[in-house]
Amino acid sequence: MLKLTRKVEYALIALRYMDRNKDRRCASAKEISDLYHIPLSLLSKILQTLSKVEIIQAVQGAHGGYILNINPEDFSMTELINILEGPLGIMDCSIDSECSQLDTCNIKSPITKVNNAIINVLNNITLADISEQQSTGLKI
Amino acid sequence: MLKLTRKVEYALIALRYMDRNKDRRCASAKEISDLYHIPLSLLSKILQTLSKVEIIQAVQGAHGGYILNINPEDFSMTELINILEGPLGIMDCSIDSECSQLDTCNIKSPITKVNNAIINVLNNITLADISEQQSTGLKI
DNA sequence: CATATATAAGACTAATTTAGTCTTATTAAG
DNA sequence: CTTAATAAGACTAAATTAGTCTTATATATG
Repeated sequence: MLKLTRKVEYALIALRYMDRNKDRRCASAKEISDLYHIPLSLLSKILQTLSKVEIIQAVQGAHGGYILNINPEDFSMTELINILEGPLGIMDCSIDSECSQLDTCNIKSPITKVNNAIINVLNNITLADISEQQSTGLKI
Repeated sequence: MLKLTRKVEYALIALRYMDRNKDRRCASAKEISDLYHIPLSLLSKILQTLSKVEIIQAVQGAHGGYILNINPEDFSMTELINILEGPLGIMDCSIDSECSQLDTCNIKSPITKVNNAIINVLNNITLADISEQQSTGLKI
């Protein structure tokens, strides 16, 4: 519970890699998949999604790959999550108002505040923050 | 993703109800289950768990039920989540260090900071906060 | 132009987690 | 003794997440 999905995790790993390698022409899905042990098909689909909304730019054909197309400082975790998983809500009623509780629920309003607080945290974390920091056992 | 489980949701509903009714002797699982349309067996198990760690106190036999056994101001969302779901981590590596990435992961350290920020939000939300606020369509 | 290496797209399956049910035992009030 | 509660745990169902497989298209390079 309250877990990020692998999709988001893999996207962060790939985006960080691209950011750190922006001097090079482009980074292929295969290259990232090999380096970080991510299933290629899965990573491909994630990168295709990011490419469709122009977070990264695809370069087709041999020697192709992807190039970062946003400023890391301006791209928040919330945006990434929205692109890959849809709107962020800690309970169903935080997103749509469908709820088996009908109108008996006694916690909707406080839960909404918790949800907003979490979204606020994620709004304030950008790809630059993810990219910047040193990780233990770092390869790139 | 990043969702609270029903267990936590039902626990909050029940705890809020008990808090708002602490003048009465005790509240039974059946009563809460009926009022909020929560499956009885499921709610029972949740309340048993909370009773084992003495967040609530069980009163057995006919006319039995549960009584709140903590000060709502001192009981945080983090504690509740820990009791019902175990330690809170937005990625597996936020909890234990088991990770298919081995030592190639490039985002562990920043993700840990995100995790801490979220835990911090939940630390600062107590049952009193949940209980206090008015909900729309409120019954009790 | 043939080949190798990329992305694009989507159907499909497997694995895991979450939600809910069912059964049996125990406790205490009336 | 009967009724209404909690206690405990095995079991099943549903939903979500993760991953695979297949086919098509694009392009650099020899």
